[in-house]
Amino acid sequence: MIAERGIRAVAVESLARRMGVTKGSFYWHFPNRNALLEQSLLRWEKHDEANLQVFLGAIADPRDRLRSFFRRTGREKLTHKVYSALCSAADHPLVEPLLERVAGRRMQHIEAAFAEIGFGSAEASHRARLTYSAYLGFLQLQRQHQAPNLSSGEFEAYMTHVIATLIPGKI
Amino acid sequence: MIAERGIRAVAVESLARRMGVTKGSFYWHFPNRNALLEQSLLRWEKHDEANLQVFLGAIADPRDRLRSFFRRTGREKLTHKVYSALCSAADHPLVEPLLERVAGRRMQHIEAAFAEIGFGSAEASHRARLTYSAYLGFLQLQRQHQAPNLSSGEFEAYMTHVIATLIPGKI
DNA sequence: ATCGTTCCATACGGTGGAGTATGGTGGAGA
DNA sequence: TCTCCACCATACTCCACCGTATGGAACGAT
Repeated sequence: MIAERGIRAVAVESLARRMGVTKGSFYWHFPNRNALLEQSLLRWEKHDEANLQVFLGAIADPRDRLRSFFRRTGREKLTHKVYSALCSAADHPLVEPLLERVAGRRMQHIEAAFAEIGFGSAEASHRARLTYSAYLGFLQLQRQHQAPNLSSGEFEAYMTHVIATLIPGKI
Repeated sequence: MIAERGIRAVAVESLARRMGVTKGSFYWHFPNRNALLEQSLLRWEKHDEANLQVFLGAIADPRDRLRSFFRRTGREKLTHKVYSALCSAADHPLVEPLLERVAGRRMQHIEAAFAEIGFGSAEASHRARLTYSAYLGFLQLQRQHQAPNLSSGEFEAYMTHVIATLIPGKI
């Protein structure tokens, strides 16, 4: 529901209807709507954290690791849709700290990769922020239907350009 | 109101209270809430379109024009806050086409500047998309309180890095 | 002075969604 | 067999909205 219609769609009654039960049942399992939302978000965070380790932690070469980060945008569409939906609700009291943690973790990973390549601390930090901003901006353009289709050649060409621009071949 | 709390805060009753009038008065001036929202958004769009012409249209050198685009992020804070709030409501039927037009116009400007520098059509298009994505991503990080303060040295250093990375000194 | 128009207030109805109060049901144990 | 409890349904209250119906007050024109 979050991926398709945002956290606003995590509504007790509509969800209960969709599941073939009623509100009464829901409020036996959860104290309130916020609790459901909190557990859902926490569940997704764990999932995302594991993904980060599995997909990027295993890649030895830092350049390949960074390239893999961009390539992942085209895959794992559900996770990206959820994240994109959460970005649209950055002002929500439960979402804001979550986004802060998730983005922080990811940027640290990226920064570490740039540091491995050989950049200094400040330079690596800037590069990580710019890299992640490019990713966030792409998600926003997708929300506005102004990003190339993920399965198109246009997308591939753009990704190649981004990788070439942001990841230095040699230092 | 949009800048501070998003279009959701553009509510008839709360606005009327804030203005010291009542709903009855509002519904004499506007047929419904959507009309107010539409006119507000249109008004902002005109303002933004004019800004684009005044600030970027006048700069002759394409490189300076692009640099000015980034520097503007630190100034005109209200316009950026409004735009950022609108990005959070990209799924709204009135906001979506607006964002499409505004982002389209801005990216065309940026693409034209890259074309002037000497890049080919496809390359200029990619560079414009990446440049605008970096801007959008920065806005998102700002919403999450993970962007450096606009008046800090950290912000200046980051901007310098972004400009150096995205705008080529020579071709 | 009267009348119509403009502008605004009061009061009401309707809707969607959160949360509560309370009654019912089926199945595991004493 | 009886009882208890986990689990679920029904039926409300409350609240924040949008929108409407209607009754004025100020004011210019005839």
